[in-house]
Amino acid sequence: MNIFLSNTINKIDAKGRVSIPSQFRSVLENQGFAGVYLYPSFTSQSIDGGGESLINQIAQSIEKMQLFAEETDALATALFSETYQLNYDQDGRVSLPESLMIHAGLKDKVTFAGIGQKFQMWEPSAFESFKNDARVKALQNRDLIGPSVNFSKNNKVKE
Amino acid sequence: MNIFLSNTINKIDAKGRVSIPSQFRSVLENQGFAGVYLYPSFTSQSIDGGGESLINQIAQSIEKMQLFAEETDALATALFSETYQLNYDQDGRVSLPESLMIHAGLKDKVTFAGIGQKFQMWEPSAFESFKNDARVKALQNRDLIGPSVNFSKNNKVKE
DNA sequence: TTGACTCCCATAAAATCCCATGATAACCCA
DNA sequence: TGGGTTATCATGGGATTTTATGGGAGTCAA
Repeated sequence: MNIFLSNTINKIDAKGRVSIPSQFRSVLENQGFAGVYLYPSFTSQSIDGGGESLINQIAQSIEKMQLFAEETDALATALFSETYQLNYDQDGRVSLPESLMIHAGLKDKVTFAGIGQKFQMWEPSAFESFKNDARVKALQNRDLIGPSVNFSKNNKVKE
Repeated sequence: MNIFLSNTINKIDAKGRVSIPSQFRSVLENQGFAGVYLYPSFTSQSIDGGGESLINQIAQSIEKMQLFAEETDALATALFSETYQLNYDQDGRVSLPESLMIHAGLKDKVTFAGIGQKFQMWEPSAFESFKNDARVKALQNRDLIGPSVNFSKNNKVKE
C-alpha cells in the first residue's frame, strides 16, 4: 500500500509507547525508512504524521513559495523545529514527545486516522467529533471530488 | 471484463469473512492488485467498493488541494479515514471491519451489486427496496441515456 | 543512582493460510 | 443431444502467523 487509510485506536502504555498500526508501517517502509515524522497540526488539536515523502513534499512547497529569506526561514522554523523524527523499534512502537502529547491532549489512547498522504493522531473522542464535522464539510465540497464518488445532491441513479 | 456488473448474495461466515464474487475479483485484478477498497456510502446505508482506479481518482482530486488547508484535512479525513484496503486471501475472501458492517446493517448475508466503475454492498432486503426505487428513477431519467438502451415499460430492465 | 530509552521475550486475540467439501457451471465427446 | 467428466466457486473449519501489548533486563548519560 502507498497511502494511509482507515483508522484504529491504539493504547499508550505505562512507558509512553504506542504501536504504529502495521498497515501504516508498511506505507512508511515503502517510502524508505522504518520511522515516522510527527509535528503538531496547524489547524487542529492533533498530530500530523508521515514518512519521507511527506517531509520532502513540505520542503518543496516551502521552496516554491519564493518568499523573502526571512519569511521562508520563519516558516521553516515554525514547521521543522516542532517536527520529530522517530524510529520505531522492532515491535513497531515509538514513544511520543511530551509536547506532542500535550498539543493533542493525549492520555492513554490514541486514534490513528489515515488521510492519504499523511495520517493524524487524535485523542479518540476528539477525533469522533472532528470526523462528524468533516463528513458534513465533505458533503458541502462534494463538487471538488471526482464523479465516481457518490456525492450527488439528488441521489441520481446514474453514477 | 473491466466494469462491475450484476449482483449476487454471499454469506458472511462465523469468522466475519465474505467471498468477493469471482467476476468482481477479475475486474479488480485487472486494475493492479488482489484487493478491494471499501468505504461507507455518503448517501445510503451501503458500502461502496472498488479497486485501484477508484481510489486513485479520489486521491488525485485531493492531492490537487493545498497541503495545509483546513478544508483539505476535513475532506481527506471524511474520505480516507473510513476507507479500508482489504487484500483478499487466496480463496477470495475478506473480513469486513465492524464499522462498515454497522453502517450497512449487515448480519450474515450481503448483496454485491455491480454499478459500473464501482460496486456496492447491501443488506439483502435493503437492496431489494433500493433497487425498486432505482428502477423507477431510471425510467424517469431514461432520456439521459443513449437511444440504444431499451427502457420501455413492457420491456423490463435486464438484471 | 535515577530516569529515559533500548532490546528482548511472553501472551492473547485477531487475521491469514491451507485444505476439505458440496454445489453449480463449463466442457467434452460419443 | 445428452450424459458424464472437469473446473470453478462459495463455504466450513483447523492450523499457523501476525499484531498489539505487557513487562523484564541492559545501556547510556546526567
